Amino acid sequence: MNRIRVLLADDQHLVRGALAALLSLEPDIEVVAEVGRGDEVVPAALRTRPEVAVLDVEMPGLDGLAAAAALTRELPGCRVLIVTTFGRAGYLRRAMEAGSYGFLVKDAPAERLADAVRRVAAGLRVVDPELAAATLAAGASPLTARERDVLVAARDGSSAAEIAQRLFLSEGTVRNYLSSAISKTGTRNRMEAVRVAEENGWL
Amino acid sequence: MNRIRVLLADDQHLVRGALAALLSLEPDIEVVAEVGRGDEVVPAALRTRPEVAVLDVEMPGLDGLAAAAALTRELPGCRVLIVTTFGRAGYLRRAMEAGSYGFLVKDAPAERLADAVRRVAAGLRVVDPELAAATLAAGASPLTARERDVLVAARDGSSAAEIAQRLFLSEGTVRNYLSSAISKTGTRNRMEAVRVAEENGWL
DNA sequence: AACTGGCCGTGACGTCTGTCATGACGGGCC
DNA sequence: GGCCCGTCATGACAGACGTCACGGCCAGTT
Repeated sequence: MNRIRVLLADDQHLVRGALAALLSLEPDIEVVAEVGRGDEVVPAALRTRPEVAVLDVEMPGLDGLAAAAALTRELPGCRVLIVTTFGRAGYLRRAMEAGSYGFLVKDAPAERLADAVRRVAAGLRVVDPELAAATLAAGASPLTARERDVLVAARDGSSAAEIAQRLFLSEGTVRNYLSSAISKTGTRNRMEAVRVAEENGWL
Repeated sequence: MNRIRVLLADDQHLVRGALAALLSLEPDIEVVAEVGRGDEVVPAALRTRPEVAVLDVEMPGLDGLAAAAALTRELPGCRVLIVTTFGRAGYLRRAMEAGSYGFLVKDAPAERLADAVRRVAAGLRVVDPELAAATLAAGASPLTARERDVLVAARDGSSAAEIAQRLFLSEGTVRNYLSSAISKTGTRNRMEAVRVAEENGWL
């Protein structure tokens, strides 16, 4: 019986190695590649031809969701399992839109990882049911593209004037977008709006 | 030869299990306890008598640094190795003040973990030299206790009035503390001040 | 005893923020 | 063709924010 070939992507070297050790304990699983950046996923996959790619969301270069989209486009035979620290509703949504087969939160029991890999390899979907419910409840992002841009630019504490300069907008326009983002997130200032939007994976 | 007894604490179950798998690959290391909360560290250690405790910083109940302090007080024979996602200067400082023997960042190479455990077990100190330099450069927190409190309260986007109410202060006093925290962090508003203080581990 | 530094407060000042009304332009939709 | 919606802008306003000067209180130095 052939072992399941797995590619592993996580920016934290220690965690990546540990996950590899965990998966390698399983007799029917083989880790054929390990990468630490999102933009290394596709090249490594083309080289090693894994059946399953286990991707973290937070990675330098390219995030795991974008890497998932690129991978399913370039190598449709390889199925994606997203593994992430944050059970954010928007992440799951984007992961599914990117053609992923599974979505696992990092505080799931350790035994579940190998299980998830097997199911994904078999073409089954793996999703934490609780998280799926939260995603449906949260719905899609209510923000427009520009409102999102402005919130992203506001994340580091920039003033409206600085954001305006960076996005080539007038200061008043920036304030307008911030205002509508604040009302859509049901918050009372930009700081809360950024926090809520981040927690929902809207940024 | 006796194997090194290790206690493992990390709130992310999957990561914890993976680290356990990684350490268990070493013939001279034995994981005798796994916990997911900071306040479970001491009880588990008293039960299982490990020689080394590998603690994550971010944990519910009690953070890893506080757990380290409690552990070295209750069970001085057990040495602490802090393992964390964030290489923040203030973390290292607090870890050392709590009596830890080692400090490892999670994107260190996987091989280094077992090595660090062995060194710590032998009574040697293990610190990323680059991080140590950054800590010395950054120095101790310039914030007073109250400035810190106010910044913590401001983290979620609360207004000055709300912070004042929560901390039983006048609104003007809150603005004064925020102002001095802003000037000490070299920033230009509370949002940047919170960000900088967080990055340096001052909160 | 004088000094320093943290804590807490007040009042005043100018600037930044958040909101609202209003308008122009373009693209999609029935 | 109208209609809605997203984009971009302006002007005005109240309220929040950040700064400064100033005071009183207490604990610990020197």
